[in-house]
Amino acid sequence: MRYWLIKSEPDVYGIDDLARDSTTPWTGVRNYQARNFMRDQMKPGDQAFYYHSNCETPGIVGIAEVSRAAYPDATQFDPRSKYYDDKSTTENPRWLHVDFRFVRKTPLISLDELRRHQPLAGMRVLARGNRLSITPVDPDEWKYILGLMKK
DNA sequence: GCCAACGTTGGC
DNA sequence: GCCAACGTTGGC
Repeated sequence: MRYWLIKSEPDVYGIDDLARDSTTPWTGVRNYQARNFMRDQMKPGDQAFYYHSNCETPGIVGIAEVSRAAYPDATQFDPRSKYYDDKSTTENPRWLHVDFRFVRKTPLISLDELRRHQPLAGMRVLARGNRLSITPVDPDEWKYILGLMKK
């Protein structure tokens, strides 16, 4: 089982939206690295920190888990979708995604706070200029952050 | 709203 | 296959 961090803008689809919907298809990912993580590594049961980006206080706000392994993203075939990709075909779909299930909300662990902890210094999401919307989290980092949430 | 950092595109 | 131009991300 693996651990992840997934970013989402609360104005677009935040943790409360996931809590309301219970599960959601993680569509619209148009970055090859992020797609490859979903396609090649994510398995049902994998756990993910839910991270709010592009907002007043960016940071981790909850936990989700993979509820379905990767399958083709329907939005790439819809000409009216902003995620439409005219180079993708149903025979050979370019974009895949998993489904996520809501697990729970957590106390906010802000980006600022994450940066303050030496054991988390290697986290991909903290790397300078990082823009990847899906990044792996080490088990040790996962445990450490869970510990921060209990304080 | 600014802008640095980064990924992608496309001309050559 | 290089790389300049462009578009997007996301913290601030």
